[in-house]
Amino acid sequence: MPTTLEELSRRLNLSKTTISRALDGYSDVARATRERVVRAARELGYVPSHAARQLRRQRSDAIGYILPSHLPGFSDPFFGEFVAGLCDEAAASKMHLMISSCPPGSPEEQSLYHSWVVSRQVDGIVLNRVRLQDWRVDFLLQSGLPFAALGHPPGVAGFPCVWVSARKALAALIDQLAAQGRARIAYIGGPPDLVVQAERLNGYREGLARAGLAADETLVLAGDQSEQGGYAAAQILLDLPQPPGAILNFNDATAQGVLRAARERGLLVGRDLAVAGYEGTRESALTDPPLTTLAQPGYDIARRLVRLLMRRIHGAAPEAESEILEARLVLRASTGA
Amino acid sequence: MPTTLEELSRRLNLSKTTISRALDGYSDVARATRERVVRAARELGYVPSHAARQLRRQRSDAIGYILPSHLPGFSDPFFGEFVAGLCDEAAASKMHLMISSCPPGSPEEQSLYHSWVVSRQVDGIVLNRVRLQDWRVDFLLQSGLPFAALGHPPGVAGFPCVWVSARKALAALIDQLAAQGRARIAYIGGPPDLVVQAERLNGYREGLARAGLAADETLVLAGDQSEQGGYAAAQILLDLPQPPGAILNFNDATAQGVLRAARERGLLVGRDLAVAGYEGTRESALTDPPLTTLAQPGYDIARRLVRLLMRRIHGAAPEAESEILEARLVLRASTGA
DNA sequence: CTGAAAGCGCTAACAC
DNA sequence: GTGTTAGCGCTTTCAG
Repeated sequence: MPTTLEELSRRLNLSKTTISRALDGYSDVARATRERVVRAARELGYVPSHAARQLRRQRSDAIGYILPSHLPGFSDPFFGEFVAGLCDEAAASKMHLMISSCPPGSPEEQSLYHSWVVSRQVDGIVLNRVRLQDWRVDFLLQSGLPFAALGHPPGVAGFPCVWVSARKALAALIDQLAAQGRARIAYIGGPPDLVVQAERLNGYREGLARAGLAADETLVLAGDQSEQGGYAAAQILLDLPQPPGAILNFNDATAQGVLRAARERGLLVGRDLAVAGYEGTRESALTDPPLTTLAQPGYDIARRLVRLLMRRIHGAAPEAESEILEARLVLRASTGA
Repeated sequence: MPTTLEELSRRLNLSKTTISRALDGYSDVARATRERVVRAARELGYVPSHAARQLRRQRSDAIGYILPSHLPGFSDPFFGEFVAGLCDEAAASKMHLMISSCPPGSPEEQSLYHSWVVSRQVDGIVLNRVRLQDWRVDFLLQSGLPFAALGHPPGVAGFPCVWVSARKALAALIDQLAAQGRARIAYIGGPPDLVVQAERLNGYREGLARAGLAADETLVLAGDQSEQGGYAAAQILLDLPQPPGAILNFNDATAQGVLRAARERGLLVGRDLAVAGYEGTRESALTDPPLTTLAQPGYDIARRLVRLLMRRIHGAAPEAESEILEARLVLRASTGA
């Protein structure tokens, strides 16, 4: 049985009140008393009951993150970095981190968010992969629970965001491909309901326009952020009467699928075909050939999200205070670097 | 403000007791009453307060995992898979998952485990990277909190384990390397305090003996499970007057460092030098050349650990009930497949 | 500076 | 079948 305040109180002949205040560092406790209390607490290994404290204070000192997992076993390499960042920053903020997983848009997702919110199991939530019509955002806004989101444009929203802009990097990449004489540049996107998918697609179109290249809608396909999806889409593109000279992708996994399709056809990637990914996970440096990618640092982003969230939890202004990062263009051999 | 039992009770003119029991599915509640209660609860979006329930029932319905992170930002690809497995299986068991991170062996680690245990914030803990002298094991055993461990030999211990044996796979690999005429086989290990490091090193030595190869202690080096550590150790090995013809490694990251060192020297891996990793993460298939590895499925292992832990939490016998898996030898070009 | 008392929201004995 | 009662362990007025 863990030591309770009650027990300390008997041992020290002090009221629970005094002990509680001594341990919480209130100033209205005699120096000597405080020291006595602190020592006894340490000796008995006293740690306040999380549940009791939570019940009384009506907060949990925990933040939550629900991983959108498309399949059980789904493990995006970005996720590892992201969670590591959440862990480290939560620990630095002396918060607990609760994690769960469920398929995006599923009924489980609804009940999970709902129960976390109304049972006040977490003081705030980190959201990522925000969708165009995302009930989670409406629900959280209306519930009043603090949250911070990755993959939602900052501004009007009323909640803090981290937003990674790919415009500049995409434009630079497309310019470079155009300079190599590649006029037909394809794009294999992600799930169409993701906000970032729309953003990246726009970046792609803008980049083409800026570079004076014609937009050809047959060169725009939807992937599913998996290697398999990239492979399947690449087959279609490479079977075209006029196949593209470059394929941009929603993420690195998709690009890996493209590499496989190209390899199977004996195409030399970097020369016959340029391929680029997005994310910049460790894997992107390992592919054959190494993958040009638009890097977005998952670990760092996660830490920023937690910091923004913490400010909100501690009552920061309701105006959204957001951070905008630029995706960093990493040129490697897959685009003929 | 979330709805409370009190409120439901007033609305329905029923006691809190009855409502509580109706919702928890006790049998001694009239059918009609139950339906009335359930409907009202749904309409008002009632969810029991986690804190209150936890305080009263003296359990948290949560399991914990503390990631041993050597550096902030540390992100092992194995970790992503592992956490995804913990998430999915915890969700399937209707448990919450609490995650934190801290450097192994640090004072923070002690206070973190201590506070989780005595404040009963979690009903059980998943442990990995068990060390030879691991105070966590002693502490948890003595505290009586259920836990399950990866990387500890099962048996006498008194707690459930998942243990991945590398003996057979290592022996098979060494036989094959020997058959290629590679007599000098090196091993770059992991942190010497890890139980699995000792196991893998033994497997290596046994494999050499079985294959009739001489053991040469100058060929055994310590890495630190990082790419950099592998690179540094490989430099030493390749500078030897009689450099090895094969280098086995503690994990895939270490092996990646070896590949880099070999590449820099113009060695053709697979022919001039055989290299093998351990873990079998996605990355191992992407290296140049693709890495022969001893695969240990992180996602699956994590799910097993949670299942073992759940049985223990639900009062399974104190005798350890463990699972032993075999690492699977995945032959790829880095050993000349 | 310290203590008494109330109560956070729930569950589990124990009556009726 | 249902209600009454008594806490779980803590923090927080409010008095002294």
